[in-house]
Amino acid sequence: MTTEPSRIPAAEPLRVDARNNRTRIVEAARDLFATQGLDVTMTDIARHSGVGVATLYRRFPTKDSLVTEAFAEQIELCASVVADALADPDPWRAFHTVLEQVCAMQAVDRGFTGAFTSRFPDSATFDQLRARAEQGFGELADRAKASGHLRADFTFDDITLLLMANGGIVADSRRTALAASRRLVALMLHAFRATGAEPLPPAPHLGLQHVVRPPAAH
Amino acid sequence: MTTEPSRIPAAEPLRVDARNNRTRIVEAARDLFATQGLDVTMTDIARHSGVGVATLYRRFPTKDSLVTEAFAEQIELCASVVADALADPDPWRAFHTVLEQVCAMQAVDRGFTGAFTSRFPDSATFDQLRARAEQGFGELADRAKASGHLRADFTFDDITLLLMANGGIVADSRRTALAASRRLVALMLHAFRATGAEPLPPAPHLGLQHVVRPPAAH
DNA sequence: AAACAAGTGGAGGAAGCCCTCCACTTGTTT
DNA sequence: AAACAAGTGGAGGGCTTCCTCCACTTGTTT
Repeated sequence: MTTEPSRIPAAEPLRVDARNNRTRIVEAARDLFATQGLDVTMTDIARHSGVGVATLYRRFPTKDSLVTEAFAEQIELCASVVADALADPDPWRAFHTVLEQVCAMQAVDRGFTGAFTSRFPDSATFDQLRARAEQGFGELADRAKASGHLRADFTFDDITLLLMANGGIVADSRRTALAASRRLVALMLHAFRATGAEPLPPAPHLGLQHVVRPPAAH
Repeated sequence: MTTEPSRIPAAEPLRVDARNNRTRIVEAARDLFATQGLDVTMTDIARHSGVGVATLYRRFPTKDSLVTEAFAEQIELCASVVADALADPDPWRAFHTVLEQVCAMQAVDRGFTGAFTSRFPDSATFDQLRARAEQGFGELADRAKASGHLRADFTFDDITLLLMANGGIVADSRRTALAASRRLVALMLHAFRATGAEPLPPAPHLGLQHVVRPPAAH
């Protein structure tokens, strides 16, 4: 019976200075995670937000919780990209648009992959949104296949494969990383098309949880 | 004027027990690097070789030097794969065989990418072999393009792109990782072929030094 | 404006990493 | 077999990381 319209955070009123600090912390975290990856130290984030570490820890009791909060927007954006695509009447356009957009997000944000693959025991929302995205990907692939645009031997794991591969792209400038990612996606989509395709080696049995870079998080 | 037939290591005679320990260390290191990546601790490597850390450090004054030694075989194998391909009269077969083999090596060994991208200030051999491999890749690509099998808008950076992408593949079993890598390479090679190719987005200007996973090494 | 809960910063604890030191053991040489 | 250099193991130094503690400050309430 909270008065809050959506979201969960409400909880406690929070003093105005505290609220400002919290905002600055999340902004700094997003910035640093995006440009340097999830390995930035808590001290660094604190310094960039102009607060002490204690303040940071008072608001986010663990680094994971900060990561979760920092990427909440991103995963919602992700989910909406999938939702939009599901509303698109053109199956092939929907399919390639989703992959292009998600891969672009991944390429531009160095923390993206790590954030989405590390475990977040506290955040059910996260897992839930991810599961829905996964389901949406499958649906889009099925439609594209049914429409004859996507090769018949395409499997869901090929999406995982592309996301893993795209996660391997790192460059020192965001622009370069994005360009590289775009080219990779274009090449892969070309290969995914149902043109006179020679047979592929059997699809590996993966699952979305494999989109993981072990040393990245934590 | 050493009596040693090839290699460099000779240097000091080394007592037999020490020689055995050294061998065991390198074997353990190779094993652990391959299965767990470059992040395994020196203590771990020492324990797995049945020696104390001091022994390890006496033989390899720094972790980097151990990595270098552990991957010496691999880079030579790499170089010979390139050399073999350069001797192949069929340009397309040479081209795809090289990429398949190198990517397979990378997929099977979790430390591979990190080892080849971190700096090894002491080992000129390493950089030299890498440079030669780079040159060989370029030559093979040129030949494949000249023969009309490789699309005209292919650039050297596309090789880098594939290696980065392939480096993103991680799975908990070696078999799975290899299967995934094989499929990725097959898809990419399909896209590289000179069949009625629609234009690609412009190639990113990379360079082989970008095949890097920042948090991996050291 | 007084009073108090809420908020704050920085020192430092616990753990993990690479690497060093040194008293002890062991292979090798004469 | 005696003597000695070479080799060894494990404690711990220095650093970095995440996170906690507590004396102090500040916004808010009556």
